Amino acid sequence: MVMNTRDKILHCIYEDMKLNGFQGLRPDNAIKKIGLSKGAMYHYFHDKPEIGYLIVEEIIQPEYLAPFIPLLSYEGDPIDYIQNNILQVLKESTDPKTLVLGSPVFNLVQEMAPLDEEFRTRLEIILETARDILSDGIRRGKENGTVVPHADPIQIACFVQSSLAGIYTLAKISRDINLFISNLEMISDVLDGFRQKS
Amino acid sequence: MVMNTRDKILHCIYEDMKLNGFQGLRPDNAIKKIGLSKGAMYHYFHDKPEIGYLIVEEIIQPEYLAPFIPLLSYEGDPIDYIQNNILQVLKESTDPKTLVLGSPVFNLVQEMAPLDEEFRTRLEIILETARDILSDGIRRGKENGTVVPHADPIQIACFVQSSLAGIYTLAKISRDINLFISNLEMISDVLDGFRQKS
DNA sequence: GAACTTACCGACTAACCGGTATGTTACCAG
DNA sequence: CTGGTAACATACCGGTTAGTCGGTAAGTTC
Repeated sequence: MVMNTRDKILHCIYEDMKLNGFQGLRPDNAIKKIGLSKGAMYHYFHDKPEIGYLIVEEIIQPEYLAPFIPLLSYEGDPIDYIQNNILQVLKESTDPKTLVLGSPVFNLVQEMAPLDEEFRTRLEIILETARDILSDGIRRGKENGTVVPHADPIQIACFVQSSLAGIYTLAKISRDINLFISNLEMISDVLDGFRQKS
Repeated sequence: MVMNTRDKILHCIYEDMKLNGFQGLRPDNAIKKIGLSKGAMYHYFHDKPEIGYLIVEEIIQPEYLAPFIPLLSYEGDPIDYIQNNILQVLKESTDPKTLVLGSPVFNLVQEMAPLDEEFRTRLEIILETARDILSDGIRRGKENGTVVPHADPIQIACFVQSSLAGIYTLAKISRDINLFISNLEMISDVLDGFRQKS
């Protein structure tokens, strides 16, 4: 991937942010790693918060939403999709190292939502979008008969999202990948309960 | 509650920590509010990390574990206990203001677990204890016939804890108390699925 | 090739923060 | 009354950090 200097700086600082959070992030220190100086950074960006907002919009948002997007046009059983393309993928792609770092979205929510309204609204949009995609998927599942009629799409969407958030939190502390997997399976089991028996 | 200066300092800094996290905490600034100075603080404590560890041990741990302890000697249906004495109490005691601040335990986990091993182990003990109490309760529920035999106590305990963690994370961003309540009810519903029909 | 712009460097500054050193006061023991 | 100590206050220090600013080299335009 060829990248201009601006985007290189953004991605480089994003990497630092994944490790240290936003407040712990030292932009100057981070961009040294790609052979650029503070001057370059302040040439492209106004200040530190602006960099944070842009990272959320340009990097974190598309990255987080990517696995949800295909559900928008998915015709089959939404529970299948969630289990196979979200939970299962998460399970397979997660190694102990990324586990302790958690999810960039939820980390930022945790750190910045109460402190900075600009961060909060941007992160809220991301999570709201994901929830909308999930609940809309469940709703269509009810329509095409793959999901039981009494299922509440919004509640299920919230459940999935909140469970994922919780799993990341616990993974940070227990560092036990089995606990992580067991929790993912529990979500899967709960979702099975909303399948329409044919 | 009458308190000596040492404990006053600890509680005062704890309040600041709830707002700003540990890294964002400014001890000097915090204790000004109770009319004490930096000198007093360093008279009672060695450094900032030590204060953090002591807050975890002396304030956060008992506060977080309090609702779980009675389950240790609870003879009835553990699912009843969890629903009525943990989830329900949480639901009733939570106002929008405390909602955005989240749970002190999970906040600290999120912020400090990857950065400071001393914090991590102390927080791990707290969450492990709560999980043990929960899973032991479920196990006894299986024994006395209130919980279905196929229930996995540890998995259910993890599920409850991780769900609670997730709920707090989402509450931080959506600030919608209804989403919080709906999520609590979802946990309740899932737990209902493990009741032994009599 | 002159005028101008873009991209970047790196020294510097002002503020802040954790921690220390040096008091000062109040009380208590002998 | 005196020496000692616990309980603080306050001035200060060293390091760090976000952000500024003057400069420069390499294009770009006309």
